[in-house]
Amino acid sequence: MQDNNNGDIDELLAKEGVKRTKHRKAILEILEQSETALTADEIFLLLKENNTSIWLSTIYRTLEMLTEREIVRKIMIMGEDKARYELRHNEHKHCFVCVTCHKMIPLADCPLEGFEKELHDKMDFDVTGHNLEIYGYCHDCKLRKQ
Amino acid sequence: MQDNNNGDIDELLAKEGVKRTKHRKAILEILEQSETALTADEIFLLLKENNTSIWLSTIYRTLEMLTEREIVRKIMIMGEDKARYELRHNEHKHCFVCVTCHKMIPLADCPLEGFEKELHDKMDFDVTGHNLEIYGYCHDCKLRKQ
DNA sequence: TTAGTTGCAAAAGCTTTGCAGGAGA
DNA sequence: TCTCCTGCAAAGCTTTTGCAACTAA
Repeated sequence: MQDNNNGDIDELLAKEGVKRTKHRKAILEILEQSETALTADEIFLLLKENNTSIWLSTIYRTLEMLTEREIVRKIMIMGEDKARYELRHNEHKHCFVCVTCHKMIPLADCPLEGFEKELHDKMDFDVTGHNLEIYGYCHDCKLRKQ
Repeated sequence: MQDNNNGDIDELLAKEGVKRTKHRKAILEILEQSETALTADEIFLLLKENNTSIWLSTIYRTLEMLTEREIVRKIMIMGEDKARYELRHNEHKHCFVCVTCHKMIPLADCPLEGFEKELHDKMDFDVTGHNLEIYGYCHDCKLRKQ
């Protein structure tokens, strides 16, 4: 854990005008360090590993607050029955989900910028975002399948 | 209801080797007639209006069966806590969802064909599908907002 | 006849809510 | 101090499951 992150997180919470509690910092740190979007339960287990005592309801309330403030993005993955949450970093990302092993692989580009502009011009929609998730067989599962 | 649809639905179920029950036909007809993806509950209410007596569990079981056979697509919409189902017609479609009035507007094109081919070539993924949903303010809500 | 479906009830699992006590500003 | 958060318990909702009765083939 770098002081850097802690500082950023403190600033972020202060800027939002909410209290800087240890739970909120812990949740944001977990999200900061994660490569992929996490479920509330996964965050719960990771915090437990860190010997942080917390309740799921607190995690849900925190994630809801962060989602409303657009600090976190809530997504749903094909075939899963629970929500995942990820930090809305500066960079905009999507992922590939393997239908067999459920691995989530981050993708480099977002192919939608031009398309959104087109929608704005042609349909007069004020686009604020999108959900995109590509699924199929990853390299490994593709080999195993054959 | 055209005989046409009934015939198609009968053929479809026969081809899949499942029993052609009145409930399955009714659910497929509802989906056929719907412009947008429906929740299990919405299907339930529509069937009730048609004086069809059915249980939600039957609807879920039918939708699951149809999803597995790739006749139906299961999607999740931003900010909703339940699944929606739509017929996988010949044409592949996406929709725009208004964050204010929750109207779902079908879009003409899918901007992802080239991107998926690229993923296949560069990352060696065997892409089988994707979820895409664009959200923002629709024309009407955009005016109201200003 | 018999295998596949459905009615019905109950449970499962994720998420939300209420309230009192506790911690940040 | 006072407002905002969290612990804890319980409920809410969608979805799944089990089993007996039923029905299409």
